[in-house]
Amino acid sequence: MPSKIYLTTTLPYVNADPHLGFALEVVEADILARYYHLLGHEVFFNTGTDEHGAKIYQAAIAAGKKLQAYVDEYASRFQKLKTVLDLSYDHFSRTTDQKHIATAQEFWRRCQTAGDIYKKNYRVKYCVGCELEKTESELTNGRCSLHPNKEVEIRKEENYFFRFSKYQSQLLKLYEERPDFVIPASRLHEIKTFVTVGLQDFSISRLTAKMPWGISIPDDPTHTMYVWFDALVNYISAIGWPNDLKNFEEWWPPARHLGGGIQFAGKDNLRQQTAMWPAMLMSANLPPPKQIMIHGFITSDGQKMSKSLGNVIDPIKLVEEYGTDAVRYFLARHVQPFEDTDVTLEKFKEAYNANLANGLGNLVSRVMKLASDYLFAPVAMSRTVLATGKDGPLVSSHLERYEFNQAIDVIWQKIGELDAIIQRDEPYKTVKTDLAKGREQIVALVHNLAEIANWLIPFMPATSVTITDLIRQNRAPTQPLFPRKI
RNA sequence: GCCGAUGUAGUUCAAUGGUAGAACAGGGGACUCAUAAGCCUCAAACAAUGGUUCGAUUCCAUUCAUCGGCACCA
Repeated sequence: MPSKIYLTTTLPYVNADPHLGFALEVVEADILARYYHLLGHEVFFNTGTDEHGAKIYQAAIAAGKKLQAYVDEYASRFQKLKTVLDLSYDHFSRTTDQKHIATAQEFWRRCQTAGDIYKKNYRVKYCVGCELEKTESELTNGRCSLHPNKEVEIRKEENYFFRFSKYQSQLLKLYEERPDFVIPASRLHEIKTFVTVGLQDFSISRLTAKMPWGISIPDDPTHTMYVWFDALVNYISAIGWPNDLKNFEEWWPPARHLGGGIQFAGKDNLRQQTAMWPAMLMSANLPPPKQIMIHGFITSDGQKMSKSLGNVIDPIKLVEEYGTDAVRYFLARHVQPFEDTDVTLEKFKEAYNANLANGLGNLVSRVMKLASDYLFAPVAMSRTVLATGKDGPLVSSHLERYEFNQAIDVIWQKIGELDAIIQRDEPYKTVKTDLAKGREQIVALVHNLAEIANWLIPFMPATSVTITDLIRQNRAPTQPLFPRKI
């Protein structure tokens, strides 16, 4: 039965170019969006950019650029991913949009009305050497690592706080009632433990005098909304809250229907996505998300990618060299959905040659060469839903559990089987002794290839179309689909 | 330090209380429709110790190793 499915990624912070980790998240969400769409569901897929906050403010000033111009430029780099990665999202949220700003302020008012926002002195750790505030995790032995000879000062500042602690038992109840609220289960366990231990209210504003780049607090221009509070609200502003409640409730139905959207996020976002945000929604008297998929990180040569280490893999450059579908393929199949995965250019090339050039690409060439040489007319095919054949349901069940790698494994197993069948039946010999029988064998191969093309729709949409077109025109590719890389 | 996880062939993964499966990489072979691709075949692994058991890679404990989280970092 068709229904409405809302998917959203996190909004990446625009203080750097898009990195491979975000490409992973958005491609995973896209695969699922395309999959559900294929099944006949109505899908709304949201992504966007998070454009407020101190780091962006400082980076823009350092670059000598106007704030809005600076974020516009970065936002456009992220928007390019739509073409680069062939994304099917329906909405691109920018947290500097007027609509989003108004929504964040309205959300703040709701929490305030609920009595969950209050002012409190906040103690800031400040390194005089850097002239910057420091977080606990930035300090080593209580001192700034850059200025270990200087004492870290404690400065007090009045901020607004959100009454996170009030929602401890409600959150625990939510986790208890919905064991699939967070995927994978180990992450649910992690957040459950965190919440059980006890929650501290968190600050949700900064002094405008120090940090003017953000959304103003309603009725108090001396404070700016802390980026967290602002950015998370985009998940519901994208689907119409609060101005178009009818639309909103269609995509984010009341709690009795098991909640709203499906959110994708990295493991660094666990707390914000699975505890803080649901608590904020509870405060505003809105249902929690339906499900949150927490993916791992992509490392390179065993380490976090960083510019200083020189091990950054740029998804855009990767696409330039290998093509969109090759990158989508790699992210779907060779990255563990829930754990960290080490990715190097060598591994990428290895997977590309073994599975796309020698595997899928070569299979298309050999089957379609036989077909175009020995068949009079194209083999009829329809772009049926992928839940056909005995393996279709297998692909589906893996996908619905976010096991992208296992879903796509099923397709590659089929590719291997077809290669083996060609070797076994030798249709290229059969046609010379028994043309009718040889043609039958070739028609069967084309049917199987068509099935593979159908399964590829969510993962490699353009490749799927290419194969389908070749079948419909009964011709072999003039250029290899995936040229082998030396 | 606390909490959590992981440790299986060169590499990346899988399964299982009773002869450890696969893929990629590597060796060998027969073929030719195909992108020097494909097919067949060979070699190759349960971190260590102890316990429970008729029997453990699988359960338990300890050790070692690796990784992640530990609050305002978006």
